[in-house]
Amino acid sequence: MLLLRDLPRYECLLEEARRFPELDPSACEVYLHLLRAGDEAFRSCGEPLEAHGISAGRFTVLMLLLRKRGEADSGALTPAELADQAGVTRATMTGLIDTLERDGFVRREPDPHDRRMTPVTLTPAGESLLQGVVPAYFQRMGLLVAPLSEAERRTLVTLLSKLVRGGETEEPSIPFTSGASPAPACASVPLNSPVT
Amino acid sequence: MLLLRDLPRYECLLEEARRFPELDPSACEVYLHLLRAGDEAFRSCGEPLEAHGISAGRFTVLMLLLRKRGEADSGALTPAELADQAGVTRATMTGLIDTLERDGFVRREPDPHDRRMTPVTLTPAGESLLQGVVPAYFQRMGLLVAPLSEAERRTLVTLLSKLVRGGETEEPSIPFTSGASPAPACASVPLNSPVT
DNA sequence: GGCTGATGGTTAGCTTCCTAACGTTATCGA
DNA sequence: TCGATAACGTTAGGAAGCTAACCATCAGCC
Repeated sequence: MLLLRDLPRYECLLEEARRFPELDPSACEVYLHLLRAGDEAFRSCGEPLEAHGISAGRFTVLMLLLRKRGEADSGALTPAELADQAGVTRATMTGLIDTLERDGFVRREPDPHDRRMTPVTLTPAGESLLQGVVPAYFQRMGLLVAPLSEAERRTLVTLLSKLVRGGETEEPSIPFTSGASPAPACASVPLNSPVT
Repeated sequence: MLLLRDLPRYECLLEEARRFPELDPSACEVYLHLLRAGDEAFRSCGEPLEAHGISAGRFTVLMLLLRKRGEADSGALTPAELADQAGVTRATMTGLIDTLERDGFVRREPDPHDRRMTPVTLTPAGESLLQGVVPAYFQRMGLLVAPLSEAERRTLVTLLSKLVRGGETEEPSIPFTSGASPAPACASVPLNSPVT
């Protein structure tokens, strides 16, 4: 991901707008701030991971397997499931699993019932790696958001949701209302990934 | 950049928090929404670029050169200047310029005064490429931010700035106040880049 | 004037993502 | 039952980042 080092000031945007009539200065300012903040957040929370010699992609895989272990007996996920939940292609997941298996953090064992599949499980080494990394990861996340009050956090989440939904006018999201959860399938463990 | 397909619900975060005491649910929710929105924005605005067969990195270089042309006679920037302003390393910039020159969008011509340098300029082909791409790019940007009112945009920018500044408590930023601009060196043309 | 150091650009090698194509295995319909 | 279809995982090749190392050139200091 590449990002301009310094964000343009509003006055500069106005100046550019004269040259490009399609440019909406306030939209552009939102866009640039969004990208910068996303990049900053991703980079910041990625640091503790890098310090332990693990990339964001590998961390995602390990976390998904850890969560699965808490749910099911086998604790296994197929590469296709992992790719789908992590948001990468199956080809990319093959590469991630390759290196994780080489380093001893996960294990592939063929499925006896369907020989097309090769479920993946977390090894003790992988689990102990997570034990060491996860606290620092979440602490960094808390530090990042620390400047915002709870009310500001709610506002920010609402605005970001509105942006992503693209004005579809669905349910107003009402996050942070713990009562009366519809409790459908929960998406997942908090993971990462960059703007980029 | 890889991102979980579906963001976790707040209730799920609370559940995860029980397993990881370091997890601050509201911080985590902000983090995930931020990454998702940044990714969405980058991807969305990148589409018009890809449609014209140009990547975000190359677009950045061309825009920087276009802006320079509007400022100085030569309209040239050195690879080091380009790398600095685009936020990539000089090695990466070498690769970008290589392909852009191969495709005829920029030209390298040695500096007669300092033979270490090889300033880069935009060719007519590069300029006409931009003519075709830029309107769609800015239109998409406007569409992305369309769901937000002007007041909401101000709020969002303020909150994102607060996050990035890390609570340094500098000037409250007051964007969108067009009067009395300090008018220092303007940063640049709006460009892109992902969370990633 | 000739080292020393700083600067500019490139190269080489690595990572992580992608798409496209492939071989294997399961499933389902005629 | 057997051929078509679909799904799983992998491989091959390419794009765009990065760091580290490398020469060429300039500037400054004895």
